[in-house]
Amino acid sequence: MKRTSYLDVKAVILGQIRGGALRPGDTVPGEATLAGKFGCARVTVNRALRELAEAGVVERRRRSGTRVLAATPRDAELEVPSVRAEIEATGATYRYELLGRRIAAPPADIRAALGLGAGVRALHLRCRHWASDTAHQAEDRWISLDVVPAAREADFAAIGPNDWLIRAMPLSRVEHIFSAANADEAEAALLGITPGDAVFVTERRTWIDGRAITRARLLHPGATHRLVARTRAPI
Amino acid sequence: MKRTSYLDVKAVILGQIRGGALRPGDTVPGEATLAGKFGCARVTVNRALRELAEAGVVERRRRSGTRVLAATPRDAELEVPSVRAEIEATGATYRYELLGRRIAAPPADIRAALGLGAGVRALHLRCRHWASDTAHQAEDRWISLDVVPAAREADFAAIGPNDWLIRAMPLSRVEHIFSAANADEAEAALLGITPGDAVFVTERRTWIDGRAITRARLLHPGATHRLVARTRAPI
DNA sequence: ATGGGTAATATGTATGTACATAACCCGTCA
DNA sequence: TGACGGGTTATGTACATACATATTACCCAT
Repeated sequence: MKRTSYLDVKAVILGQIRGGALRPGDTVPGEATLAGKFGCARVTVNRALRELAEAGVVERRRRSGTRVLAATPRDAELEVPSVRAEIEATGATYRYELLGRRIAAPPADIRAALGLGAGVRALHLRCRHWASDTAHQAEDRWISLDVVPAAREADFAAIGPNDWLIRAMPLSRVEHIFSAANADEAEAALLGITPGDAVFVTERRTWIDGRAITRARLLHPGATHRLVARTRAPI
Repeated sequence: MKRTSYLDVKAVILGQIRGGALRPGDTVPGEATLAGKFGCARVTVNRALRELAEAGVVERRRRSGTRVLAATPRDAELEVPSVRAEIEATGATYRYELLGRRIAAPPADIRAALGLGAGVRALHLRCRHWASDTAHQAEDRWISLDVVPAAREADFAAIGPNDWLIRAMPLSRVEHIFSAANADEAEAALLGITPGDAVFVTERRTWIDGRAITRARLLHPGATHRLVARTRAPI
């Protein structure tokens, strides 16, 4: 006699939701009831429902029970590949170029983004990433030397700031903001496109333990760049 | 005597990774060992490590054990708000407009995207979404009538196709592809911008049970549109 | 009626035990 | 040499039980 897995329970409940037997707003039977129906332990049902809740399919509240949520595919998973991986995945050769390095007082918007006081200096890097011999990304980055003093000594001609930071700072929180813009003269020159051409803009901020590490503005030629996100599978 | 929670275990392991005691590539002690150290049951450690694996912090393999992954913030969570929610969040008034509706044989790229055979007809909708009196999104959508025959009868003048589909088809899989482009004449007219202005493009495909339901191309004026993604917090 | 205290209830989690399963090790046999 | 097959080991999961906790319902006193 095969024992019922939490996956079985999950699949049945999901099937009932997909099939219309359980509609958004409906209350799913209690754990004890389901355990009886499936002939399994309550903990097994608990895990099934807990995972459905994590996937955003149902909502659970103590004492009230479990309810089916509206089918809003509101959360998608976004793969954020490193530039290098993204380029090498296409078969092109990755090359990195440091265009500028200075320590200076950042402008107000950067100060705000990094939570720096007035007059505090930070590391400013400008780089370019090549896919074979076409420019793939122009990078304009500020790094807070308060949080990452080691960045002052790092050799950013040899290694890209993103790769360096990943190695230096484990497990941080990241925010990405994506938008579209028209390239200005300087940006077009960097990317080898015509001024006015559409560029795909990524603004990325990174924190560790609540302290902002870095803020990068990444430009990609709009004609080629694609960003893909998918909903997490509920099962 | 408080019993040790799986959250305690999770927090300690995470702390060791953040603090550098456990570095990427290192092997985390086995469940049994940790259970001994923490004075708790192995199942408790199991849940802690399982959730760290789901968060992408560690990698687990039978027989080999648990290893710390490189701190690649490769997965971010993307909130995909409905157009209406997105607009109303800014305080603007949402208005929806149906510009065109026809049933026709879709072009080859749409046929491929929806997995339709040659000659199969589908529903083609063109719509516009307003934030107060500025155009916020132009929508060009194809819906497979094979998969959603009810769409033939739906009144898309009264309700937007996305809202209608969410109500009609629960729990589907969604793919988003984002890019930047220059608006052509027609697109600029729809969005009330100048031809050549950057637009933020979302291409969205939706499936149910592996069958493609719909494919939409959504255009937003690049000057204003922002898309935000954040990494999931590991704890 | 009303506010507050209390019991009832569904979910949340810890434990000890048992068995399942994947993957690697290593010895055997062709 | 190499294919095959058991033994070993760490993770994966099921179960019965017990207790924890949030939240609602209800009752009682004012």
